[in-house]
Amino acid sequence: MWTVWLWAKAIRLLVLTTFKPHVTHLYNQVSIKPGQRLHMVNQLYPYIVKFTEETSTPRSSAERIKPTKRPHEKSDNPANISTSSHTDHHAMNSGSPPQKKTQPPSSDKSESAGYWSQGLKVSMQDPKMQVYKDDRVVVIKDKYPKARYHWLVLPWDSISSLKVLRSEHCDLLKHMQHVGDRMVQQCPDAQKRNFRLGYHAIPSMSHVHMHVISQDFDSPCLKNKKHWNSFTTEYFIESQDLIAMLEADGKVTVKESTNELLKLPLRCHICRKEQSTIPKLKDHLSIHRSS
DNA sequence: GTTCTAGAAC
DNA sequence: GTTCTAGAAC
Repeated sequence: MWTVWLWAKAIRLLVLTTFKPHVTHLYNQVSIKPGQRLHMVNQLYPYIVKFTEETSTPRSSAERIKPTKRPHEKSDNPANISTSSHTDHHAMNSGSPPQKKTQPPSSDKSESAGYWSQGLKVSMQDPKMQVYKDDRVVVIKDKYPKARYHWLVLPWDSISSLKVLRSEHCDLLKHMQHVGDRMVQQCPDAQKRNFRLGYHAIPSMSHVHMHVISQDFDSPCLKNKKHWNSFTTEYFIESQDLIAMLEADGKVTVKESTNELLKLPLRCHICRKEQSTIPKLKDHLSIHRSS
């Protein structure tokens, strides 16, 4: 027997206006047996659907419901119960804007924290996301491109991070770079556009991935200092440098101060002129594009 | 990785 | 008043 929890904003409104605002009422519970189908027919509101397998000793309501709160929501106000819907950041079509999707929230906090960081593993397996694949690697469009052209090259092999890379991975990394170069070559305006191929020193997303990114940085998804500095400081490790490091040392080492690079002042990657804000930086970049 | 928003900066 | 960022939550 499986238990399904449905959570919708509509229910919250009903609860807050009709009942005592107790979190238990935020959920509709449906029990289904193996083989039964669950049809979601109300598409008016974002739902969170949670599946739990029933055990012989069902947990109490208090145990199974753990309300979460957003930074702006005060825990001492019973009306401030989270209604945020979850977004699957990476399981999507590469060409269309992100859409709200249902996502099973975990009952375990440590498990749910970082769920998003596994998004690439989902995206790389999605045929709609794949723009190239062979027996060793797959290429997908970055879901939130930071430039006109921004692809990710990922190995099929599960390699969690740069930390686990060893000399034996060099061939694979060279192949990833080769595939990245081919992506650039097939780009219609590759001639007039600079590209860089490389890795974030401390990536947020799990599963090693190489960025192939045009250097125009002309994208609405580039929004903050962290975005900018992750591609324009030493936080971005060129593919060839990474391979050279691996061949020389047998492993990849990242300085302890690397995270500080993300806090550096905004500096144009072309003329090195410092800019005070992201909007001013973007205006400045447009000058380079037109010249 | 993104979203959201309080509060800093202007 | 508006713009923009930093940091927490996810």
